Amino acid sequence: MENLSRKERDKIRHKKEILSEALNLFAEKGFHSVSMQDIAAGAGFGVGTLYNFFQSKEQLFEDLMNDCAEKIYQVLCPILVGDLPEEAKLRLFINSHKKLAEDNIKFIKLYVSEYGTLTIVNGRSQKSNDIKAAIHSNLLEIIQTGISKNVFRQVDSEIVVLSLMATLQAFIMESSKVYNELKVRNGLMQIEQFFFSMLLNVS
Amino acid sequence: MENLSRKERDKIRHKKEILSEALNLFAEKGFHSVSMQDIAAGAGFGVGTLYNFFQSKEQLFEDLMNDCAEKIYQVLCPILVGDLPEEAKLRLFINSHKKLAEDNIKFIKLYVSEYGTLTIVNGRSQKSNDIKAAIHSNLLEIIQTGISKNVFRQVDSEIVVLSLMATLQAFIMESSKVYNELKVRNGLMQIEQFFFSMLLNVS
DNA sequence: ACTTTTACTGAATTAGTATTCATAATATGA
DNA sequence: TCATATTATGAATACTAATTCAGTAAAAGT
Repeated sequence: MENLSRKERDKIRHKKEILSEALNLFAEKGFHSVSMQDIAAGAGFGVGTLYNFFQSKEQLFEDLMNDCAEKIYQVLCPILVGDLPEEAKLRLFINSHKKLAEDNIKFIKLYVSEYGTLTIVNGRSQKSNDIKAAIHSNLLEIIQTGISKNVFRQVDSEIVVLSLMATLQAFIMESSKVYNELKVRNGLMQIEQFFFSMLLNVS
Repeated sequence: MENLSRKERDKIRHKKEILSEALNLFAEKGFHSVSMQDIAAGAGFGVGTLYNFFQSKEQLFEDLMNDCAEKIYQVLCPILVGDLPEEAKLRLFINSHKKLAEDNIKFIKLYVSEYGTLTIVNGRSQKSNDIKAAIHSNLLEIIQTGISKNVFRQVDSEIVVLSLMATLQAFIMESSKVYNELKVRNGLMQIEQFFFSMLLNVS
């Protein structure tokens, strides 16, 4: 990172500026209502410059999605693959969505508005799809392990994972309309409580 | 209905044919990847004809959404406003999604792909938004009444409704990829069981 | 039969915007 | 300082697709 020339660092910064402006505009208006002219003007570059960084508008969009998906992955995956007990992992997973909601509202808006849902694998961006699939399969394994260890009840793990992901997504979408820290923390607590009341074995 | 001239009935049929083809194409490719030419060709009319029925492509799309939303409303709302006990209403509501999945896969695909989610009020079509809001508020009331009657536990009703709607939506989306009657019935049963294990007071 | 009305048609118009590319500005290193 | 390389520019181009409209066809009325 530090052994790059000023020029190279500038280039990276410029690319980031363009992506950042693109995210703002796409999240606000959607892919098709934002022109390359809009992005260029917003970022303070000429249109031609965008094409020095991205092959096409489509490519720019995909790079943006990959970027954002990567950030989300960095938050969620370490939790799921760590070696905490299943119950703790799941609680942490749910509550880490507070950080996601804070940092990635724009991306989440964009993602859901362009792709429909975070729970289904069907987007344009390969990386996003991979990440969703990874989270899905990690969650599934956690639930199944929990069941086999008798920490969790005998539930249909597929449905639980589907429901949890869908609920968190809908909640974050809802929160992203008007962000309110207290409400988010509280809502996630309710979601946690709610899922565990269903999952936990009465001991 | 029956006291219309042949011509009038033809016109209505033609409109339906156009909407039906539009639904097929939009569901498959999304709004922006389908041209009026495509729809016209698919329905066997000239492009100009579409403009005798619809003011614009945007208007055609909205009419289509309203149409479909109305159908869904006709399935779900009678259940929620009937005078069954809360528990029965909720069980019926969940399981009636089987019929929805069967009849409206294309619409649901389209709707979710264009609007992001069924749980959030934010679409282009006023009617769809009204319907979602109506379902949401009916569900909310059912849960709250159930709680006050001590049939349901003290839960956060907002979160339960959010989660239920999100779960059902995600499940139907998932099912719409490859429809399988048994899987749908089974999944809905799991969802029912899952939500009631959380909701019902141990009596 | 013929006049009028209604419905359909699709080539032509129009509008918007993604992309290109010749040129200008700037940075680098000799 | 100057030659070279890199990066930025935005008017011009090319393309896509929504919309129009003058003309055709069919049906209804007389």
